[in-house]
Parts: sequence; structure tokens; C-alpha cells
Amino acid sequence: MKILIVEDEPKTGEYLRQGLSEAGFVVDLAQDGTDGLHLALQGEYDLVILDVMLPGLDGWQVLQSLRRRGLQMPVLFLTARDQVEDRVKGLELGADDYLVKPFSFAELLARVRTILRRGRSGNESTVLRVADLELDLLRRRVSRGGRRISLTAKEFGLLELLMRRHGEVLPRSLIASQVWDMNFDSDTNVIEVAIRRLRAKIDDGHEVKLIHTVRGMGYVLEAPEEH
Amino acid sequence: MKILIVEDEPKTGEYLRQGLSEAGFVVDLAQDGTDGLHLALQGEYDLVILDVMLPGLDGWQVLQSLRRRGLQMPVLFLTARDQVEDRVKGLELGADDYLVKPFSFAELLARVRTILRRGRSGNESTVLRVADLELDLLRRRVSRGGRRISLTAKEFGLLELLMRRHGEVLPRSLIASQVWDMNFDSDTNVIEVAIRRLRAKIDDGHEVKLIHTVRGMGYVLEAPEEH
DNA sequence: GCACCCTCATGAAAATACTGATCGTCGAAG
DNA sequence: CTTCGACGATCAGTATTTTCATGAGGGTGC
Repeated sequence: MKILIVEDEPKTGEYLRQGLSEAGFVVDLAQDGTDGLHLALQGEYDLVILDVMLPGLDGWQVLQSLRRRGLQMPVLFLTARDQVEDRVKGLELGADDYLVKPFSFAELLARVRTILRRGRSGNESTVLRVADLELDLLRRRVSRGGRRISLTAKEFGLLELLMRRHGEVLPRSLIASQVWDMNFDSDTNVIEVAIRRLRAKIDDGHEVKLIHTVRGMGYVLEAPEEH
Repeated sequence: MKILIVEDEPKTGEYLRQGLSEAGFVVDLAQDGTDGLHLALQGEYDLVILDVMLPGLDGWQVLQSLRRRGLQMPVLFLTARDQVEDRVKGLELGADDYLVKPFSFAELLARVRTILRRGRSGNESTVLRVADLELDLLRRRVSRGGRRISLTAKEFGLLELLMRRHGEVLPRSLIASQVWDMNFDSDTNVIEVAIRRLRAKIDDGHEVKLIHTVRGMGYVLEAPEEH
């Protein structure tokens, strides 16, 4: 899950980035409306968190531009205490929720999780399952065949992506941009290495392998066909 | 399921009413203690949410009157962060649980559901248990394996959070916002230090450790897997 | 003065990235 | 059908970076 934060105050922005990334999200941070809009237009975010008070292009203009260009990702906006009209305006423009500053990080996290869950048609569960492999998003735990497996943060993020889109072949460039915050830089093999480590934990010692390489295309996680 | 909210601040009350009714509860709202008590005495509520700071008849008096007249419905009360005595007092008077302001709506909802699920079960509800570790909210005491452990206020608050959400990995920023009132402060390591002190009291000298670090993600309290 | 809780500095450990070598697989050509 | 070449995948070992634990020092409030 990838989140864009648009917040001009560096300290707040940095803190939000840090906190959300501990909570398992991939986070980009833009310092003003123009940059924010630019990034958001790439369309690769699952959620945008938008401060309304921004120098230059303000929060509504960003939101408006996004919606006008057909981008439908959820938007959570941050507004000042007594600006009640703000929230009405924001919701009219198509925001999904708002938070009044100052807010607690716990509150933000709860909202973010609610919004992201909402999209997935009623699936209240925090557990992803493929065959006998389970990944619990909230507890941040993974198990296969009931046996607990401990993963590092990157491994967890990678597996989460593979499981969310299981059955789908994911190109390396996609993996690079979702799990790492990099645009594919061909002279590194971080991904191969990460896949290898993940395989060691997930597939080694199991008859049925779940992670498969698709030559020239990428990787896919799926339970093999029955015969 | 019918809930009564007693809250004098209109904005908060309205917010709670709205949220809970969206969640599928039937909700009544009283603006002061007298009205609240009056409504509650009709005895048709499954839960009462009670702000302790009320003009006129305060939360305690309402709670006390209810219990004295034999009404046993669960009561969840709302208290300020620094009023530790309030929490004890409330539990002593027969409330079922409390929530510290400011809280997130998600938190409230979770607490409400827990209380309604378990029904009214008196003082048992004031003790949190994980493995051989016990935390008594009412007496503000902690023990492990029957041996008493004395904690400071911060340590107690931290442990309470960890125990309430045991099994869940808690990001530092979440901990910071819940236990401290630090919402956007990143350059501090209070949490590491507090965890260390807590570990010294909870885990040192025990074979099974309950507090675990999850690198890059946060901390979790849980009993290790059995094999 | 005594708890308590914060900050700071430092070292250790873990996670991650990089390097370069080897291995496998696929397709083209014989 | 077989062989060979090339590209990508895999792997181990090492370097680097990030994160965490820890002990000490100092301030604050009761």
C-alpha cells in the first residue's frame, strides 16, 4: 500500500512519513501542492493525505485537479481547527475523510486503515491467504501451514505485495516502485536477492512452491494448478 | 443494541452519536448528568458511555446512582489523560472500562464492541492477562507469575497499551501518541528507553520474554509460540 | 532529596545492498 | 534432435547502512 503525503511543514511531514512507514506503508512526501499534484498524477498511490494549507497551489486545487483528471484514489485531508467550512468544501470536492489538526497519530492511523479497508468491498479481515500461506496485516505476522515464519520489514512488504496480487505476474519495475522507493535501476539485483531470501523462508522445505519466476516478465505468487 | 451517551460538549457528543449510529447502534444523547441519569434509569440501554466531567451532576454521581438502584448495564467512561485517580475511582464505582481523551473513534468502537460481547462481568474486566503476566487496572498493580512488580505511571501506561493490544505490532508513533502526548516529535528515543525499563521489570530473569522488538516496525507484547 | 523521566552518546546487531561467480534455461543454428 | 551461446537467475560472501539497546548524566517537580 502506497501513500502520498502532501504537507509543507517539514517536521510534521517527516514524522508522518516515518510513522506510516513503520505501520507498513510505502510513503512519499511532497512539500508543496505543485510537487504533490505531480506525483499524485502518476496514479500509483492508494491514498493521498493532503494538507489544505499549502503555499502556492493549495489542497483543494490539488484535490480538484486530481478528480478532474479522473483519478479516484481516496483522499484524506488535514484541516485547521476552526475551519468547519473547510471540511464541507473538501468533502464536496470528493475527499474521503478529514482530520482536524491537531490530531493524534493513533487517530490518523486508524482513519488510514479504515479508508484503505473500505475500498476492498466489505472484506473486514486483516488476513491475506493463499493456499496454506497466511499474512496478518495488523499483527504483522506470517505463517505457512500453521507454522509461524518471521520476516523482516522488507520481506514482509514484498510478500504483502505478492499476496495482494497473487496469480498476477509482477514485473520487477513494479516491485521496485512498490516495495522499494526506487524507480527501477537495472544494475542492481536487490529484488532477486530479496526474492531469494523470501523463498528460503516461505518455500524451502515445502513440496509445493508458491513463488514462481516468470522468465523475462517478473514474479508471481500462486498455488500451482491441480492435475 | 441501544447506547446512551452522556456528554456535555455538543460537538463531541454529536460526533460520537453519528459514528455509533453509522456503526449500527441505536443511540441517545444526553447533554448533562441529570438528563443522563433520567434516561438511563429507564433501564433500556445495553451500554452507557459517560463523560466524567459534566456540569451539575457529574459522571461519578450518575454512575453511583445507577448502581445503587440496581442497574447493571455496562458503563464505559471517558476521562482526561492526566487524571489517573479518575480511572481507579470509576472502576471502583463499578464502571466496566474507561477511555482516555483524546481517543480515536476506532478505539471507542473497538472498546464498545468488546464490552458488549463479553456482557457485564464485574471486576474480572479490570484485569488484563497475557500468559503469566497480569495487570489490574483497578488496583493499578502488575504481577508476573504471581510475583508483584511495581511500575511507575509511564511504565504502567505503556504496559497497559501493550497488553490491550497484545499480539499486535505497535508502531512507535502510535505508542508515542497514546502513552505520551507526543504527536509529531521524531527526534527522541523515550520509547526505547521506556521499553528498556519495562523489560527490566517484566522480562528480566524470566525464561520466556513477553516484550519483543520488531525491527523497523515497533514493539509487540505476546507469549512466544508453542511448539 | 528523591523519584522519575528525559536526552545524549556509544556500541552492537540486524537488515539490506553490493559484488562477482556460477548455474539454468531457452532459443537458434547445425 | 542436439549443441551452443547468451541472458537472466541464483547464490554466497562481504560491505554498508540503519536501527536498537544501553548506561550515564541532568533537569524537574513533589
